[in-house]
Amino acid sequence: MIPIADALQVIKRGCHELLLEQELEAKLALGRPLRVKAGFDPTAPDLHLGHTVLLNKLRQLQDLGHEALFLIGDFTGMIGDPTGKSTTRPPLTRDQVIENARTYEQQIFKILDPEKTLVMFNSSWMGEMKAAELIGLAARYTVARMLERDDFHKRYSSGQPIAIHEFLYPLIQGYDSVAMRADIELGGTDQKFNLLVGRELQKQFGQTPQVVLTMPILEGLDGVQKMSKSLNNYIGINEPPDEMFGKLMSISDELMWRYIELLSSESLATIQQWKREVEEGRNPRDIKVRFAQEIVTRFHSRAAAEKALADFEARFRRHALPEVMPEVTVPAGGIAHVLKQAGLTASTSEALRMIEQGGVRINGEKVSDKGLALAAGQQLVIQVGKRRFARVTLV
RNA sequence: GGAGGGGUUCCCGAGCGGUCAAAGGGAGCAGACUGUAAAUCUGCCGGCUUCGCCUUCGAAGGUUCGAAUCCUUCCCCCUCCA
Repeated sequence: MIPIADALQVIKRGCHELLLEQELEAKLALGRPLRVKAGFDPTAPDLHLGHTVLLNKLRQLQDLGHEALFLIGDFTGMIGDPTGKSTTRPPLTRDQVIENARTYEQQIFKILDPEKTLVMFNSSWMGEMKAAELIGLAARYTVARMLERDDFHKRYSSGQPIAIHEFLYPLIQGYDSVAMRADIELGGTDQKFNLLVGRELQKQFGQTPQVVLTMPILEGLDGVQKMSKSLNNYIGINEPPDEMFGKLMSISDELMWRYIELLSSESLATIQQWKREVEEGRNPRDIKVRFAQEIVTRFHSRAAAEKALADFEARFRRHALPEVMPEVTVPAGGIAHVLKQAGLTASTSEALRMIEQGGVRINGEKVSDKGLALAAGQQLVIQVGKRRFARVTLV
């Protein structure tokens, strides 16, 4: 076992808040592997870099000898979405949940140590709970305290609806900690409230409350909103190397530092050094390339990262065509229809607009004729904008 | 249960009988610029068999030559009172 002070330092790196540090020290002093809980939604098995901020921390804890309890919130997921924003999700079936869990496992073990990971489902205890018990659980927390949660508070005071079941979410999440006997729970900063409910409930159930460790939320590619699949500003960990590399390169210079801070495993000293160099005139692009390669290497391989860089330079610096592009076969006809059929534009109207704006190229030649007819029997490379390409066979 | 306010295109939000595919902003997309970007500027931003036509303003009916705008019923949301 490494000294407590050193362990603490590892645990605290990059974290947003640790509640309470003394309690963590006491737990570490027990000398046994701690049970570290982290909960995930069962509906979104497409993990992205935002999730990895948390997973990396879990991994670090595993490396310190602790046990990761990877909780899939299948019960909570079956009820619906607490943010109330999106349209109510259709309830997941048992099979879907199991399927999603499998997809999770495929992805998380790119980061986590399978030997020290326990995958759990909260339906295994929540599914058994009787209505009376649930009401009993609800009795342990008050509406006023619920309204302390920032988003509830805002929605309530600005006249947005809050359904009763949304109040049950923090309670159930908190109860999960009781059922799992969690020593530590990890979550994003937006989870702080829920994590604290867990502490409260554990106390009421006679357990030592869990230590709460919150990690910063990674912004998406837009640099403003949090990275999420539904906002389509994410980089998925299963994305092909070129895609991943390109997306990382497209973030702004300012946002780049945030990503490096939260995702890179370079030492803090090195990162400071880079910042200094950029201030002194080094092209931030160089740093970004290096960082993007680190990430691609992590999820793919060194070779893939090299190749992604080479392709990227060819494509954007020298405006060459990408080596791989979708191949489609569509009926011959007017250019606008071909674009739509090939999936390069969402509608023929959009296709016409793109042509008007000079965004369409065939074999590198800009198309200016909206009525251009494409004859059958040829294969063309069609490009829309900078990013959309397809090798189109006309029949 | 009662009283009032409200539901507009991806989001916010104007419009309140014709000039409305619907102001403005955001997001998104294209072009220019660049270091790939960001910022900035320009344009686009419902669909189609695209110089014209079709479908949209919570839903369904109705009035009218003509409705997002008026009327009826219904659904949903919010606030206050009980």
